Amino acid sequence: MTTLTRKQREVRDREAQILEVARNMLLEQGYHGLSMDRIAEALEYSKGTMYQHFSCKEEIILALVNASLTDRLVIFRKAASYPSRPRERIAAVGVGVELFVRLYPHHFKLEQVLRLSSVWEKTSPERRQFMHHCESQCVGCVSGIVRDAIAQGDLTLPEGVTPEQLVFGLWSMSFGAQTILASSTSLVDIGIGDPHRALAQNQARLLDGYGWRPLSSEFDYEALSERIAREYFAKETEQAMKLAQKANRNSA
Amino acid sequence: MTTLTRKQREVRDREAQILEVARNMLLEQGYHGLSMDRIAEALEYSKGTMYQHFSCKEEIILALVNASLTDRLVIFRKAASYPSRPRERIAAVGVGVELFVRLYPHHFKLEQVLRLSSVWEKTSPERRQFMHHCESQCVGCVSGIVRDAIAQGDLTLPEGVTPEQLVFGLWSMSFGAQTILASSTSLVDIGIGDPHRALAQNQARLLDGYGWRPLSSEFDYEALSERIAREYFAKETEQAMKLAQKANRNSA
DNA sequence: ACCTGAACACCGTTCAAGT
DNA sequence: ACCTGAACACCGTTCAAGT
Repeated sequence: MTTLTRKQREVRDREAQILEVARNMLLEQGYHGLSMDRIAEALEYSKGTMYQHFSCKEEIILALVNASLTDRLVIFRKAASYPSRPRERIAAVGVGVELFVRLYPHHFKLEQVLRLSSVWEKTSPERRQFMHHCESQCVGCVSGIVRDAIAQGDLTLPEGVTPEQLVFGLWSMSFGAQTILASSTSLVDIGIGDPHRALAQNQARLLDGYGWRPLSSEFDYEALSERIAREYFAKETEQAMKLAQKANRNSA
Repeated sequence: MTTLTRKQREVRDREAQILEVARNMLLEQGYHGLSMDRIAEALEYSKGTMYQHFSCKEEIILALVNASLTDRLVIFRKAASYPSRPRERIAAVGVGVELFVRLYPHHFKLEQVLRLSSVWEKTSPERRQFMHHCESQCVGCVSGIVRDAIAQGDLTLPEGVTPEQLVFGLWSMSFGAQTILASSTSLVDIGIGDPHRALAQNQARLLDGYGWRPLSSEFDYEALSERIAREYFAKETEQAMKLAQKANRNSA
């Protein structure tokens, strides 16, 4: 009979179960702690059954990344729709990224693993394509804002510079900062007390460097970002707060 | 007697042999291709002997990172000593980083692996400290240039912004761009034809955003960077060219 | 048709036995 | 004192045998 109830559980989406267990394992024990053996054990499935859902371990990792990227795209689209001047919409994207990082603390760890060539090369073209789709949609969101700014006269790009290059600048800075932040090297040592704030300010200075108006000297983007988080992303901010409280309780 | 000649080889620094084999394995076959078994086999040592030099696999990775970071520090120091105005010295650091990436193509792959928490946590405090020393020296090189710029009046940082925060901006953008570049996701897809050039321009715009003079609109930093590579870093540039030719021959 | 778990080929790491 | 390789506990993956 215990077999029966277990079978009933199995019927309900097993794939989601596998992904959830895998996500928690990665979050709590890192890449080395994530193993097919232990996922199967935790879910009381045989190892063989895992391979009916995912052809290899790396596919699970990519599936998890795709799941969070899908949610990230929703956030990006909402941010890009913030009804204001283009540079304020970019600030909204920045707020969105920070919320995403706080809501999906496992995502950057997963992306680090996925970017190892030996992991990436084992993934299937189908899932890779889905990931590229999400990524190019996110880039498209932001480059769309850049184009709007140009159309409205807030920004004039120098000859030879494409909107995508500017997006690459924002992306690489954000990605680099988040990766440095997620990995163990302490930033406090070298004198960065509030890395999120430092990132936001550096991003703003990059846009200033391209002459995107209103410049950060003409407008208080820090206050705007706080307002966007509190009002426009109220639901997401509240969720992030709850998650932080739970994490605090666990560590205490 | 064959045993004797092998022993003679063993006497000469075995540690360096292990590191060289490991570096090539990682470069050619990725993280999954790097194993204690295969290093021992390639060098005709027993597995046990490996553990007299390195207490675990992760220590080899960190030792490799420390070796390339040591060389990177030499490049940073040379770049920071470029006899010119501070912003031109920053450009020299940019050239240095690009040369480093080309001369040590394995470094960013290694750093990606090392930043996985499950890898980092297994490393020894001694080697970690060495790595932190190299990193903070590199940061110190660049923040020293920032301070010189402030002292000479080329740059005025806004209140509450430290030189380290600016360095963090350059660092995160560079690190993010290199990591995105080193991993498989194609940048060409999203319209970045020459990522190194895009990075250099974005870095320049970040400095422009902080008002660091001469601005990129007032000075041709691209031409300067080419000259620095050709003249100031002549030896390193030549080495990088040779390496690129060898890589081309291997792939052809 | 689906699930199982033994089996295989590999890992990293240890350590008793050799020299 | 140093080196060896068998042994151990774990991997990811496969597949013949069951239901």
